[in-house]
Amino acid sequence: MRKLYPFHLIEAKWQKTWLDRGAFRASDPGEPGAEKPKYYILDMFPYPSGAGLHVGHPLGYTATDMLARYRRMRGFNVLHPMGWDAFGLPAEQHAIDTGTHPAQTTLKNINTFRRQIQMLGFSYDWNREVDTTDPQYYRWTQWIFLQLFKKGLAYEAEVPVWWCDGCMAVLANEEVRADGTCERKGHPNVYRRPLRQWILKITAYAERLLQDLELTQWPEAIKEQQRNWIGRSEGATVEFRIQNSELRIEVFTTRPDTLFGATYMVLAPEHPLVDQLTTAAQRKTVDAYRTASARKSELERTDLAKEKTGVFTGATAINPVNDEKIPVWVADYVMMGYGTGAIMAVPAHDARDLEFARKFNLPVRLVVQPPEGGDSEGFTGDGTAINSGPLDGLPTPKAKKKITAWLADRGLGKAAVQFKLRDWLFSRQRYWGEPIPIVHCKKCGTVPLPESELPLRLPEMKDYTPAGNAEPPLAKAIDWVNVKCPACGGPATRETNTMPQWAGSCWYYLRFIDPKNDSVFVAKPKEKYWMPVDLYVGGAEHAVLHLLYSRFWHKVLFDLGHVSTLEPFLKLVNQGMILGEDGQKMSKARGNVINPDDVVRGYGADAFRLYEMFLGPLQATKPWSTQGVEGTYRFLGRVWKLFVDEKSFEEFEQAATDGDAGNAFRQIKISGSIVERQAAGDELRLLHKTIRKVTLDLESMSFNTAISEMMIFVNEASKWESRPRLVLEGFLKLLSPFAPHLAEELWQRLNAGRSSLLCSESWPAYDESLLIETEIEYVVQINGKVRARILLPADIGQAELEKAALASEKIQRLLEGRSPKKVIVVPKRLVNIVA
RNA sequence: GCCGAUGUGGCGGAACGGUAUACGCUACGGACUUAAAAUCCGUUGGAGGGAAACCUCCAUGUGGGUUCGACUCCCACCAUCGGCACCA
Repeated sequence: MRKLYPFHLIEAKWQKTWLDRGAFRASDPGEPGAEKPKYYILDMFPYPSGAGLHVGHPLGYTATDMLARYRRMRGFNVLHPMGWDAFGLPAEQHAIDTGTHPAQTTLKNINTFRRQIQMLGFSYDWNREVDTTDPQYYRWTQWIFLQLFKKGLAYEAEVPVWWCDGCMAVLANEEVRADGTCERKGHPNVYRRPLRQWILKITAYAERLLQDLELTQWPEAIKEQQRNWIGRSEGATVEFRIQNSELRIEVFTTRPDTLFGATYMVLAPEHPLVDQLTTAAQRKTVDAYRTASARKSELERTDLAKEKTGVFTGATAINPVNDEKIPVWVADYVMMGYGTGAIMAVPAHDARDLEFARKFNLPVRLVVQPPEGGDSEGFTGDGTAINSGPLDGLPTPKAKKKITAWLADRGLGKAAVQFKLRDWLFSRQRYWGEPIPIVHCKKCGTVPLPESELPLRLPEMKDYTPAGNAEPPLAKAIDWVNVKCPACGGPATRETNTMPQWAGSCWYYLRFIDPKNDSVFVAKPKEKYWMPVDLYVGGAEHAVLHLLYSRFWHKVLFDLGHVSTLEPFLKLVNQGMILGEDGQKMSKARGNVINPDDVVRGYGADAFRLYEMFLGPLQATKPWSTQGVEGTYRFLGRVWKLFVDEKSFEEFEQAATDGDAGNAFRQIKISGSIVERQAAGDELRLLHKTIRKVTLDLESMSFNTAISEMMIFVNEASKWESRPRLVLEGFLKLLSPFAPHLAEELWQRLNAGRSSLLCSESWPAYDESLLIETEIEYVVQINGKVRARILLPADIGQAELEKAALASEKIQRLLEGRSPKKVIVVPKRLVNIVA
């Protein structure tokens, strides 16, 4: 197929030139260029999968590249790096299947990704590339782990963890889907089993992770998701005595004001007190129930459609507010993992308790009067306390306060805050992850590796299969496992768990600042200069986990004095998804995957970039259309035609088919229609209108409308018989962030011999005074409906405008002599006649 | 169930409370061509009227409201998508 312009030659040429000339190197403090204001613009770095890039990946990368190029032209010192989040299961799975070392697979995949990303002309500073699997990188991941450990934020515990039969590995809570399958591969058999695990105390930061969301400029939706995940609730803990026993049951409730309505209690099946409370008569029933629920998958336990189950323990508790005797039940609708694992049940004002009470015929006592009358039973909102002794008549918030104070005075309870957020299960029984730098010694216990021994490298292995008894593969590397205890020198063993994939991505944005430093993970002056990340762009699928984990690490590093900002990412934008042409999610199975290589081969990187952004708002999910790419490609073809002498281009094409492309390419001439002359008023107005729109749209990340405005410019300018050089030059600057290769090529040709790069030119300013039109088409409405359009001078006075509108022939006819009740005049726009 | 987002032509989408449908795609017509492709020019929300320039009415998920004027603001509802889900 004939190419509209020789993008293949142009793109290769400029990619090489930019790289050779270090056009996108960010200047560190002390270097020339660092006196400029800094701007740190970051993409979520990819996991380099074997499948290579698909068109969804570059969506965010294209947006950030356009902004990075724009910021540079605006005089910023821009840090725009790229790297690889390269630990992960697929490479390890591949190793198990084929014996290929995961590092080899990873290297190969990284090379593919890098090539594909580079062919799109992104302005990354490749000197700063990082790879989380590089020992020089994970050395510092391990170092940060040691800081967490020393601060008491990393601990070991024997905990029931999610075990996936398919992955032969433990999963984090967050990796188990609600339907009980694993998030990674969709394996069905995920169940709990107790195992020794490393856990990070993220809950210690729950409050700050919640509060400091206020410091960020993130989409409200993402903040809300994090808030929900952290799940802070205020309430009280209350202690219930057990009749004829010294035992106490502590519950957490957000509604202490309903204490008078508590008609029974429920313990989670795993609650430690169940054994001691259960009476001899009930023991058999209770034990059977507990065994049954232990076998249940979370899916079965949390299935809302399912009927509530439970059994009576035989024990009786005493309600501290009225000494009433209430039965204690065991039921699996109460979770051991939240609050105290025990509740007071107030069936009148809690849907779950009500359902349970109805099923087991437990009493329901109304203690809250809804504000607007209505059904009291099942009412869960705020109202007025009734049947509650001293609380009667108090509105819910006051009743909560009063009863909480009352309980606190008597030592029966106190105000409390609970979070849904759980501690972070940090170990994995896998090979391809960062080794946890810990040694287990019989004498000294858990001993951190001295920092001088980092990185603790992964041992070479032949067999990557997990032992299957939950022993990680590293346990098989006997020589590696057996070490001397760093503390006492006695025999000891290394930790064989590795870190989860999240670890490396928790802090990579800091390493980009100082990627080659081998004495510290990031030098303080550099960190202070570059942080925070000004703009972070990535997929919404990381709304909670990655963003929460890295915020957590960042805060720990802040507390230890290693970083200077409370939050890592100032502004966050989530790019949408690109669907296949059929409107379905792209997947191999559906066969609707678009490969960027094919698109670039057919239309060039510039058309690809432009199309990705022209498709619609960055945040939206939208379907791919190859015909749409042709649209932006044609646009670039028109730009080429605007600048280039057609005859010499045809000669080039002829020569290219004869095999002398290189020389003929150089012979392509600039169009004779481009002349050195003063621009006329309407030419200047068009240029400045375009500058204005493109500038404002880049600021608001409205790439699609910026591109549409440039299309309007080209459509107009193509009609000009002679084209003032300066106007076209101004346009090239605007085009530069969007279609950088073509713009750079035309820039060079427009001023033959010029050696400066367009991408380091300064962004053009627009002059408002040039935008003023002399004449405006005013709209005349009658009762809000457009009835006429009249052309009038732009500087017409309001009174004159009104007069002209009323005088217009058509309006006169439509008014039929009625006199207007009111006339609204909007300067420069319209006149609305109310008749 | 709860939280969040989104509903505008055949399609992707534009529109500070002020000319709805910019820009692009598709489709159709024309030019160029032996022909096709590519390219260029024109038409393209719907309905009706007119020989024509044009004119009239209806349309931004549905129903109300505020306003001289609503895609935009308010209330209720419907649909689709995403997230969470017995969190006491």
